[in-house]
Amino acid sequence: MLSFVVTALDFLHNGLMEAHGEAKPAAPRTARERARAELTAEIVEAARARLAEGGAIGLSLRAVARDLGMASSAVYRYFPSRDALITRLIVDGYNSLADHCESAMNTAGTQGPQQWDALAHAVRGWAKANPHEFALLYGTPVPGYAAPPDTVDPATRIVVRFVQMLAASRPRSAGSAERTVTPELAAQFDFVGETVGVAPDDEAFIVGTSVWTALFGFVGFELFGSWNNTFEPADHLFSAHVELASRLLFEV
Amino acid sequence: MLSFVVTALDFLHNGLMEAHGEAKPAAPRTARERARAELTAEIVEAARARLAEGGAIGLSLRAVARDLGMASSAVYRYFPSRDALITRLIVDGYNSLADHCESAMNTAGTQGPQQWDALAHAVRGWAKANPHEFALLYGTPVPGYAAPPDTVDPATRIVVRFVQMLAASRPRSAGSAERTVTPELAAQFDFVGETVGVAPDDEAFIVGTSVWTALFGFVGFELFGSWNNTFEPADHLFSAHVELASRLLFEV
DNA sequence: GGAGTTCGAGAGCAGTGCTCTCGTTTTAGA
DNA sequence: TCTAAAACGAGAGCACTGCTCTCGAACTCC
Repeated sequence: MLSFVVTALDFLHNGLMEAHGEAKPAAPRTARERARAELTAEIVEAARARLAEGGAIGLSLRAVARDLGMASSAVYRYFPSRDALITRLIVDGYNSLADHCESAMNTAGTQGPQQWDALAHAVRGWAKANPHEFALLYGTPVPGYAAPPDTVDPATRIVVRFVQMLAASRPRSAGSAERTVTPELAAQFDFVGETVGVAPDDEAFIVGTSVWTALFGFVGFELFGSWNNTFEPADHLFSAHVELASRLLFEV
Repeated sequence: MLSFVVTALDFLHNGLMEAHGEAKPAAPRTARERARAELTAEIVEAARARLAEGGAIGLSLRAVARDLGMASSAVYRYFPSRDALITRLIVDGYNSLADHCESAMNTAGTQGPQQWDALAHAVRGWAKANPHEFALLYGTPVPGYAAPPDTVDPATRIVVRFVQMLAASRPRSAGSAERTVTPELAAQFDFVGETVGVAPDDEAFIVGTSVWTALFGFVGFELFGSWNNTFEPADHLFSAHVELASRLLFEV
């Protein structure tokens, strides 16, 4: 179980490109390759279905094999381990969430508040539509888990977009180099900024990260039942939170 | 696995009172009762040790039994199911967290900002000291899980304290009955207020819940690795967040 | 002291992830 | 086109899990 990283990597380097198939040089040519691609997709699909109704904890490789009418050992020809299959679902989940959010932001107004509103509601909407997938992405990880490198990029897509939005509204004043945070924090902010390619203001960075944690904390509380249905439906509270965050983000 | 609620309840009504033994009429008298109480405690202790180093996913009843040198079936004399044992750990965890936070708040200054600072750092400190326990309390729940009634009270302790702190600093103005939020949200706030016995201002309630989700979202991100060590160590960012929250909470 | 309850240990069932073997199918090279 | 090599599916098997049942021993209470 803990050989997650090792076992997952060789798989990912081979069979993951079908999801976003632009980097793949050519479509599967031989019959065997065609069948392999198809069966891989079927396995993922069946696994996703099981995930949707049982959660990650109940996702059994044998059950997936049973659903597909094949021997459990045959699945191992396509995914070296259960963890590898789950990693695939994680990557797909991050991409699905990012697609959903980007689409929402692209159809919304270009102003900061509109972008933020679209993003926040998109995150919550996706999470409520795919609760188990959200739990898989942002819930309790496997102990000793280190995110496989291939999951990092998809996971980062959405936060990159958020930081870009932040920088667009509140760029760091180009003039002076004086920072308003501790040097350690400034270095961390710089690292993020360099990675993303933009540089929000220090204060905007603090507000942004705080609002980000609040957003995912909210969705987590709502989905995982930590609120004991006190705020059910939570739409009104969520809207109030989004509004408050909007003021903090954009009313300087 | 999904018979959680049913199986856990009868257990909880019987064997849970040892944790906070005030309601218990008398200490165990007969040798058998003594042995039972002792062995129950030993099982919980062994389970907690396994939880601390393997997480809830790797907490195996058989392994706990092995650690104690007893047959796995014997454990079922004390806990009707693995879920019941985990529920016990959850209840203890909530109480441990609440104890930790209350102690921190009681030794801190009585001013709102000081109370908040103590609470926030206490939550994070406890979570970092007991990451798997925190994950058990606030991470992904079992699908279809409905919090057993006996876990609700311990879970509520800490938020009650927070709401009391909120109301102490920003009580709802007694004069007029005009609310600043939607009727639905006002009703939910009222319900919380009645449960706790105090009534914070509407705006304080919004800020409070938002700050609360941000706090637990932060800790979750930090613990579950969702940040990919971008903010490691996260102390500076956390302090900045706490400070920002403090301004929102107390600078009206 | 004896009836009745509680307990610990062991076997057993169904399920899991994963490995290995074995015969079949498909591919690739001569 | 034929053949060696690679890929594949199915099945048995191992070690593990939660949980149930039975059976003899220990203990409680009358």
